[in-house]
Amino acid sequence: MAAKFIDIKQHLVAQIEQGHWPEHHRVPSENRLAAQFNCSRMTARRALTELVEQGVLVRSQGRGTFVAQLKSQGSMLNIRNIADEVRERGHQHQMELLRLEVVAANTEVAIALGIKEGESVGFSSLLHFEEALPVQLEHRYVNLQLVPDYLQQTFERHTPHEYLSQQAPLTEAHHEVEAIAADDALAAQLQIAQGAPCLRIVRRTWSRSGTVSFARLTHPGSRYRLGGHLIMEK
Amino acid sequence: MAAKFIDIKQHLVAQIEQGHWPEHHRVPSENRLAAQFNCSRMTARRALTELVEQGVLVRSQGRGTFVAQLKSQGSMLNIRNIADEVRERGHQHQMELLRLEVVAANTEVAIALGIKEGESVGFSSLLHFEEALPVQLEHRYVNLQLVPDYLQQTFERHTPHEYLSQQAPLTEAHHEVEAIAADDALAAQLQIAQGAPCLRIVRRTWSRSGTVSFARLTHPGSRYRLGGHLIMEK
DNA sequence: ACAAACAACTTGTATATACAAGATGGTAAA
DNA sequence: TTTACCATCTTGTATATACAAGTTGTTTGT
Repeated sequence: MAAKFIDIKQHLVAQIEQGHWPEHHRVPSENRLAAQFNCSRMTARRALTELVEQGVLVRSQGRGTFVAQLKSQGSMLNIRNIADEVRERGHQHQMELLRLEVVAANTEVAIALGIKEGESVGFSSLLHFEEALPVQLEHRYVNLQLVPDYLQQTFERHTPHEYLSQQAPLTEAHHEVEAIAADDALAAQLQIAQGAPCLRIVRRTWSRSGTVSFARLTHPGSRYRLGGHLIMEK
Repeated sequence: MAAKFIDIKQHLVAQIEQGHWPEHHRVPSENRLAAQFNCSRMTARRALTELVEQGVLVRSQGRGTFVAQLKSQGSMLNIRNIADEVRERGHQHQMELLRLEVVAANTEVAIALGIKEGESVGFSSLLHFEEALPVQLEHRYVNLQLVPDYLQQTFERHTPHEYLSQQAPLTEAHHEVEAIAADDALAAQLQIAQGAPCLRIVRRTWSRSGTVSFARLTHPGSRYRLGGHLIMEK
């Protein structure tokens, strides 16, 4: 036998799905539901609370509980660790460490990392290979106050992303994706033609203690498709 | 003054963040927490339950409650309706309907929509403008069995995406993003140079009854950045 | 040595109750 | 008419209690 609060949830969802309760419709109060289902208010409350967490209902103190708007847009796309991605395709992943040094933060980096311009930040530049072909050029700026040992890493076994995830658990990230044309340097490194389209992902990651790193991940457009992942809710 | 269950949550999170409790560490039971914080078991329980929902803890009946594994990757990027996006920037959004007709599904479209090759599908082609500049060329194939009136629309006020969302509430979507070079036709329509990099999003959307539509959304790389949205959880 | 039973602990569900706090509408006073 | 107050409804927080049900280790009986 299912728990009582589940019965109530199902009843509420049924009303919405069958169209009896449109968006913004006011649903019965906790006390009404308790009377209706012959249960205590706390049990009715649990049903409502869980549906609020699921985004089915919205509620506000003093006013009542209402059917939520259908979440229409707001789709999500999965962005992954390139090494995992390559390995998941059954291919070999390799990295080549190009640079690993201290640099002074320019304006863009300073803003992204939330530090002062000119301060020291860790910089790494890596080329990721899928089998023998370059698939990603990774330029990364790291907040050395939060990750002081970043420059002592070798990045032979683990990617910077893997190392950082381990050091300072990431709590949030921000991505932007753009299409750019390869300039001379980029074309040479990615082994593509000058002017060829590239997919660039700009990623900022936070941990609880602050902004950890700021990375530019550049992929040859011809060899890389981003993401493809599911969305919305059930 | 903060609520009591919040104090308990903060205390628990603090232990984890400060490294006192590693992954899989067993946290105090509901009764122990209740004694420790001089509150009822249900209040301690609420703190634990909410942290379970947030993925900070895991618990199992009879055994106890434990610190969860850190959720490492799995970041998400927001993909939006272009019209909303433009309006949100405070700019004017306009559309130009280029084509709206029945076509026979080729192999790619048939697979994407889950129908037979050669079957009739709705096809629309629209150009979206931000102020006076093209920002998106939308090519869309629609499953006419699910949305029979698609071709009777005018798409003057509402975008195809808005119309479809209204007709058949979307339950899921799948996206892929790639960088491509503009060919002659694309360059002309988007008013960019031939060979210029473009960001292309391939989107499939489902409703409960099946695959609704398959769209190719192509943006000039110079005028468009995708998404930029937050991730993981707080 | 083995298995069954049990005790002790855990989380899960449910009830009854109390008061706090936000929202709303009506009523009475200015 | 406008303002102030109040009753009443809502959700939010908290407590005390009870029993169900899963897990684990110990004890007991064979």
